Amino acid sequence: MGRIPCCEKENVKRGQWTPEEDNKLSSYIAQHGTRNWRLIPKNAGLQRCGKSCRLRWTNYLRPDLKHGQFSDIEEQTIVKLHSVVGNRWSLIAAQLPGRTDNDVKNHWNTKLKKKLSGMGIDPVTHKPFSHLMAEIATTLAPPQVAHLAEAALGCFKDEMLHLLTKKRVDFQLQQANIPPGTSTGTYIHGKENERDGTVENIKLGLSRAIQQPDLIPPYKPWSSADSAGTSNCFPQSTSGFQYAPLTFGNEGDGSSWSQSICTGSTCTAGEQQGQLHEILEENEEGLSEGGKEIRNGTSIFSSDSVLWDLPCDDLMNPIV
DNA sequence: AAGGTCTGCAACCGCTCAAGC
DNA sequence: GGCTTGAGCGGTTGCAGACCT
Repeated sequence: MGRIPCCEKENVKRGQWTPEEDNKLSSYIAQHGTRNWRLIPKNAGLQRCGKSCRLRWTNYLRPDLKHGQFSDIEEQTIVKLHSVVGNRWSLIAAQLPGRTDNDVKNHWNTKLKKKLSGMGIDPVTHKPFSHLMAEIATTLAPPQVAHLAEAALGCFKDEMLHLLTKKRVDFQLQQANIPPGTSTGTYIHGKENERDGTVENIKLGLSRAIQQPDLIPPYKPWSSADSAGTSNCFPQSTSGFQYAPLTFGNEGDGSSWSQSICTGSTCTAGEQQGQLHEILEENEEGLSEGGKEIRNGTSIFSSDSVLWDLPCDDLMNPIV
């Protein structure tokens, strides 16, 4: 037994909105407001589903919407909030004035996920891939560990190749005895023969990381102690395979990206994050009883809490 | 220049939840 | 308490333009 459709499927136009339709909807809402979306298309003279009208209005036509590129600050905010609340786009969008959940979701899926992957960070857990590998490795018996690098390569192949073929990489320069760090700005472009070598280097690096987890330094990717954006949270391989210092945005300028993105349970502000997770989990319990409170973004953060280095005072919609 | 592939965004779909009856 | 309806959410799809070969 499914729900009845929100509108007649016949006689309802779908697809891109025309400027004429936009005008009709905007002028109708300007006069009558947004009460009863089911009646709006009929009264506004539109052959559209009410739901479609609502989406068009909320995602595009609303006068308070901001169109165009996301700023560095906005991107930071998205990443930080995503690492706490996950794919709760409406909650994240509530902190970004003029941005919709759809905007945030699209930006995450098209840009930010790739940026994080390119930095060697798993966009789901917000931990470095190498860190995840080491965590998994410590839970496996030795015979299983032997196969982990191969499996990991399968899982993260795309991210690794993206990282190694499009972003700067030091290991080739190191093989040529050029000290790391002097290679800033050098990019290695993907060519098949280079990729083959890259894959082998990935395997080797992962294997070593897994077999010698103690080689992995305590993960403090963007701690204030080395906020110059040159921290290296990846395994120090003895094979010559080494990740370049990771920065993006304004390369190496100590931009907000390189300074303050804090990910995973081992971040320097992990305690605060843990508190936030606890608060979130408590509220998750309440969600089953309390309905949409969380979805509406009203109760996750305490007013005094700091979202890592993002003070709650900076949140556009402080969540009490 | 042409065809293929990739990317980013707008729109749609199906689901859940709350309110009203 | 159960059903219907409206609204909101996150995931997915489709398409146009950009880019690549």
